[in-house]
Amino acid sequence: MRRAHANTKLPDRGRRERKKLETRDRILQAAAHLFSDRGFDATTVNEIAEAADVSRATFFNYFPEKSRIVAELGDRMTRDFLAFVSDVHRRDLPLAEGLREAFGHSAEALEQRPSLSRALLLETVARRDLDERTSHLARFHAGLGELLQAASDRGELRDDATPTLLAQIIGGTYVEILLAWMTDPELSLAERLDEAAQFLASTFVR
Amino acid sequence: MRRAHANTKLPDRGRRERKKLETRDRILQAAAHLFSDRGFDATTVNEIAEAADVSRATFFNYFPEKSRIVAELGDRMTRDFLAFVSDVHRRDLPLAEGLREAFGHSAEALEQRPSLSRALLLETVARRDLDERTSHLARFHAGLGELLQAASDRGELRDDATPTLLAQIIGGTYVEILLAWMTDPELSLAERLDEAAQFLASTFVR
DNA sequence: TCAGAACTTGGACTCCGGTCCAATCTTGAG
DNA sequence: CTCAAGATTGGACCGGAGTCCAAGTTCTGA
Repeated sequence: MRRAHANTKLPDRGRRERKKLETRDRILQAAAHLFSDRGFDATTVNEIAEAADVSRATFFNYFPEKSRIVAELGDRMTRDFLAFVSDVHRRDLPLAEGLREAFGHSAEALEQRPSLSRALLLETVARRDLDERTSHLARFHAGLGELLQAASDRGELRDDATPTLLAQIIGGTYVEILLAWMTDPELSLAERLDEAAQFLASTFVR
Repeated sequence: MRRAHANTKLPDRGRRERKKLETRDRILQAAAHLFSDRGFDATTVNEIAEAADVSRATFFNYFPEKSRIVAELGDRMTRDFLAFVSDVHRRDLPLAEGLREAFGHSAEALEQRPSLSRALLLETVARRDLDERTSHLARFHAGLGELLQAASDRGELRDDATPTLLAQIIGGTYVEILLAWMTDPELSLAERLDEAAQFLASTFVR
């Protein structure tokens, strides 16, 4: 069965497009493994290309800079987090619950693949490129903003705190705990985050 | 008048030592200016050496890596901050006052030389090198810890929060506000920090 | 089936951070 | 004044990121 002769441009040109996605993904996965083994700096583009079974030139075709890879991986994490937050939001939980669930979800994802997470966090949370860092941050904050706005609409919050400040407090604390976990993977990320979520929520509620 | 013929080794061997310090400082200053103009990555070691009027080789004599410069500059900022905190501590102010003063002092220092501060913050607060990032963090937290401990001793704090968590909340919020300021230098750092300090202190007090 | 578009590849090239070293200049001390 | 220890220098060298391009391969649409 042939595709209808649409004169509308097909965004998916079949096998071609599919292969591109596959290749892109292979590179990402290969890089993720290498980064989590040896770290970002100690992994060369050649090695990534090798592991993904493409040429160096092709690598740069997909990712104009090595660091774009890590940006993309970080993006995926953030997307996942935001999707979860949206879900929490939809369920209209009290702030305390919502925050705990969101943090808990995040902790779970991070603890699943600690070494990869650590590599990623170093390159996203502690990312040196300011623009990426903040666009990332902005999306994260937007997610938190949803929760806070909802809580505010329900009249849960103290009046003396702006949503912006609250988002900064929550976001900052989150990052700080992640950093602590990175340096001492012994301590349970989930516990720390949960403790923080509870405490924070309790201080914001009127 | 000659120096006594001490067989104890003199740590300061006169002009030699002094010149070294001067050179070190010249390099630091030159780098600071260049970083704040063009950013860290866009500044080459050659340019720094040139501006400091030393050879490339000498540069590497003083700073084995380009990034060590920024670490040192960051260190100086932190030292200054900690000294101030110690002072606050000595005056035994209530937490709210102490925090506001400390944040205020910091804001002042940062806003004095915004472009340099931004360059520095990118490389220290948002530093990619985990070890440096956290040793830095640790000292910062130690400083906050002083304040918190004192407040705790005076019985000012809620009992349900550990000092560690409080330090993480305060530190995280601080960093987050700095980042916001970096992306939008229009907004007043001092105001934001002050607002945050007041709010945070008020939530921690029993 | 086939032409052309889209993708891949190897290889040459530039730039920068970082290392090494032998030659030279500066300084402290007898 | 002398000279050895210490500091500075230029220049050669390496490895990795990123650019460019011409030639080869794979896919699509007709």
